Amino acid sequence: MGDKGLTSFFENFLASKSLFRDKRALQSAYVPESVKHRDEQIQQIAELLAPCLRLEKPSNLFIYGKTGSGKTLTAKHVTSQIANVAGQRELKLKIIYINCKLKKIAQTEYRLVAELARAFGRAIPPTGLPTDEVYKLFFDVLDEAGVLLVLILDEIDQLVKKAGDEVLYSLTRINSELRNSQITLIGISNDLMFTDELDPRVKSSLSEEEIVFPPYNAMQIQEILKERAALAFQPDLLLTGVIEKCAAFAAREHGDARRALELLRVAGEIAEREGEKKVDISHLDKAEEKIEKDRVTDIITTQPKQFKAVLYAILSIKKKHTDTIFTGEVYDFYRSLCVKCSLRPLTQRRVSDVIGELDMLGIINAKVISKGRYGRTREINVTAHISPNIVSILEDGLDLA
DNA sequence: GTCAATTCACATGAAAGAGACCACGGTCTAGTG
DNA sequence: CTAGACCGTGGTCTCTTTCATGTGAATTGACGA
Repeated sequence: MGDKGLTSFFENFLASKSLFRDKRALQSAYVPESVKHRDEQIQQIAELLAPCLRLEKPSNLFIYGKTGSGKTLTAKHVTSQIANVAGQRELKLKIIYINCKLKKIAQTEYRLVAELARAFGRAIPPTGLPTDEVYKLFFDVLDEAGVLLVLILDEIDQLVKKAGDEVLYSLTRINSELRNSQITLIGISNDLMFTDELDPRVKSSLSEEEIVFPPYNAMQIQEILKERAALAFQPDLLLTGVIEKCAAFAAREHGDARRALELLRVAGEIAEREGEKKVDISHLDKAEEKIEKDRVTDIITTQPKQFKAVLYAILSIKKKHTDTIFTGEVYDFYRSLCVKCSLRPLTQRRVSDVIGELDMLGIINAKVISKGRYGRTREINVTAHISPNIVSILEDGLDLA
């Protein structure tokens, strides 16, 4: 495509009307005016948090529910309403939302507390200070501010997994040491078994109240999709059946509304790129494929070299034969691979963990099995759809020809 | 044939080290009046 | 005299190694019928 062609391409692009009216309505960060099908939960949360408008400390709250069941959305919705009311009355109420999944912000005790202190306008260096020093700094600003703090920790299981539960213990205990301020914790988790692994002291104080979010059913997802689609797309451009199918996809995956919305958005983008005027079911199929492919590619490109090597070993073995793959075989292949691309080989212990992490990422499926007399190992299967494209990414990353 | 003991090939845990990054306080150095 | 460069110390964080312990069922071998 020459310069001229490119220019006309851009002009065409501008001339053609976008299928979207407001794409943001389909993005996961979007908070709609009203939250559908969550009236009961909204009511419960509102009742629990209402005391904070009288500056009385509400109970700590724990929210469970599968991904895409509207936990975060509902929590944000209710708290922002409260913040509005509090704002009008000029109440000393502060609400902080932190997503513990974000690596840079809150995957360690230090960073979480530092982030909190930052929210009160105290600059904390990213590293270098002793942790208790940071706690002290945070105490001081918080107490000085004299506010009622509602702290929402989203995906709190991630935090505990990485940093242990002392953080939560410290946070729940802070209250007894503060004079002018108080903290209420709201933990959000999609792991239902999460609290079982907690220190009993933390468990009892954190889950003073619990709310469970059931997954959406197909009808509810349909309604949500319809509402958002009306905002996001130009009128009348979704063919019948698109929303229904989209909802059906998502309902199959434990009612994940976020996924349904993403599916719809990507389908729209694909249709737009293909120059179609309408979105039909074929776009949905393509969208599903694209999302999966992007996810895998994204994960793989961002993993460190050793992960790539291990994954490459697994894929190579799989290509060689179709029998089930075991850890030992992977490790042997991995060692020889390391020699080839002059990589310092890791110990088997570490590779075992790497395999476990790849499993967590959903790229492979590694089940621990016992082969009786012949030991215990992981049975490894490749679950993700691996395109040749991905293999070449791996080869590039490992400097293999 | 039955049942407990054995055994394998790792899984899983805990602790500790290496190396990168950073803040802080003290010391040194060069520039200034 | 002072601002800035430089250094050592002590801290976090991530990835990794080392050492230790755990584990589930096929296999083995003793035992009794």
